[in-house]
Amino acid sequence: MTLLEIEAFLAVVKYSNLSTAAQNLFITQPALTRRIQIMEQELGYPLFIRRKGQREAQLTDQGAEFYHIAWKWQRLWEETNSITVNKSRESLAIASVDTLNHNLFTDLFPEFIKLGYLLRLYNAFSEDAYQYMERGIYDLAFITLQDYTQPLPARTQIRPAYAEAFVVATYRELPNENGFVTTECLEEEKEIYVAWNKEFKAWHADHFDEQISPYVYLEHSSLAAYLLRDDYWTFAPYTTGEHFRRKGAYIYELKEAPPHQIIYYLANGNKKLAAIRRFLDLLDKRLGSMPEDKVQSFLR
Amino acid sequence: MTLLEIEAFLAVVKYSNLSTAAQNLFITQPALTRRIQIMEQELGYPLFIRRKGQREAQLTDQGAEFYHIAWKWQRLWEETNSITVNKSRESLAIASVDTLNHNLFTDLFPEFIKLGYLLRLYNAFSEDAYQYMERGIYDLAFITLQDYTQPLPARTQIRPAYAEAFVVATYRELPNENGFVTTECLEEEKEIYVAWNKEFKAWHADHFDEQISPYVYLEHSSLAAYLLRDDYWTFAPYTTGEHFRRKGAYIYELKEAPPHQIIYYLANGNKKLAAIRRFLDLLDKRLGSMPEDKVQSFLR
DNA sequence: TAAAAATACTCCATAGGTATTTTAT
DNA sequence: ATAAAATACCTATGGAGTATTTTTA
Repeated sequence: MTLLEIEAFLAVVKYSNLSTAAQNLFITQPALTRRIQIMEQELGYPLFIRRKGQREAQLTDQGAEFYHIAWKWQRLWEETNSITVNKSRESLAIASVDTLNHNLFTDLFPEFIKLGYLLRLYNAFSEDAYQYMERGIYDLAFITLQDYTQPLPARTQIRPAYAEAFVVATYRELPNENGFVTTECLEEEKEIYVAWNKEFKAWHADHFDEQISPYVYLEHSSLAAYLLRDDYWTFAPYTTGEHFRRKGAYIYELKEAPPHQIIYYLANGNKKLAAIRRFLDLLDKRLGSMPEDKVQSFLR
Repeated sequence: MTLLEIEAFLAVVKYSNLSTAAQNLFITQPALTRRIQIMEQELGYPLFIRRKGQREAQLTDQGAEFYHIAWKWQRLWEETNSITVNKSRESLAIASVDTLNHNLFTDLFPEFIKLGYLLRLYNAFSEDAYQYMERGIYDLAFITLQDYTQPLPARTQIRPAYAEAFVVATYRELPNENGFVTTECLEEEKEIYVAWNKEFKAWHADHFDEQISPYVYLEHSSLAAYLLRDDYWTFAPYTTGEHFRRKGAYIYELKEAPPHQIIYYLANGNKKLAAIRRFLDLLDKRLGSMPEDKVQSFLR
């Protein structure tokens, strides 16, 4: 399937007629006939009902289905041509555990631009990040450690980036003492449970009744922001909690809190060293501006 | 961009090496080199950093961006190959105003299958339906008339299909008398306003205070189902209301109700006459089983 | 009889193969 | 010295053009 073929197909649909479609494509009628014939061969089904002498070419059922696909091809072409990475700036492709971490990184965007770099942010789950790093698709990735062990990559290095405390986030005010709540006043049926990492999972199993199930169980945190409303509540790492707070949520601390979450970073030892160092320095500075009991940076 | 090129690119990413990638693609190394060179020419930017003698080909920034596009190409290819319209059954492609009407039509699915036909349902807004009908992408379309006038199509015929009353739908019980409510007990700030058709819009302007704005204003009804919850309420045509009722909503009638909504259908006069007639007969039968004061069919 | 699609045939551009060269490790 | 990418050159195929035929409205 080529762009020329897709355009040919759409033109024939538009004019219901090979000859006029050919004129508008600036090719001859026999050439268009062949293009369509070849497409039909490749696809394995007829696209148009047409015959010598017949005034109008009619879409077949399969052709009508293919019409919707043809539009997708055109849109993908446009997207393909829209890639023009700014060549004047060196760019850094960063993958993070999930959408929520992006809040922290997008804050660094303007400062990073000032240094003459470009930031490209992607989503990737921890389990995918390794091989993507190895293949050079990302320059830097931020991950958490999950249950399953992963084969250690050849060139990619893994190092701790920062640790952060867990807080409780909800849009309803809770009975609290100087911002502290106890696990007793957290209704388990109203919890948005996110499996943040293996330590969190173990802590949660210890401190909550496993008989009562949470409102929803999420393997990844990306949906939590959409589900958190009314009197539902969730545990969230401090930086994520700050994001909820900006949108009007209440943030509480716990006396007997879950163990801090450690975020690790993956970097390729011999690519874009300067840019990676500069980004990590910026991140370190930003983390340093946060309360010490909530966030500790390991990046210095 | 061809499938061969996309596969070539992904293989080189995978093996970080043209020679081994070429082996796995069952082509020679010079052939692969040329493929990549041509891709780079077409795209206008380099995909890999590679040189004579260098052991590993490295993705460029643009190449890393293109990687994500390449996956989309592959998925689209899979989708393209998955089209295999059942050739043993004649199929009917039906477009309806919006997702909600599909509830009515999907009910007819099993019966239509029994008659030996296949149903393909699409979404299309009234304004698009005409030209799609003309081009044979749909065999039948159900629309409402909106404000704007549309050029009358050459071969496509437009006829009234059925009329249906409006009801009030909400997930909270309202003070009512035998299922009837008055406009006074409908809080306007809690309305999910849908611009169903021009008559509805005029009626709504007459019966509600234009100073108070509804909770949300929708040009099309597709989102109404997601927004309707808690103590929000909406006007909905009877068949749509029935759908809400099945999901636990309360349905009320109005003494001074909006004018019935008329659904029209578009059909091409000389294509699939028998199948269209059979579908309309089934629809007519189904509409006939509904309360006469709520739904009138014009299909007999 | 007019107009539309298919067919026949020719030509050239392009993609792939083999053999060879160049270069980094 | 080895292995990897690029280059040179040849060949075959496929896509486009012109001229012509067939068929329907």
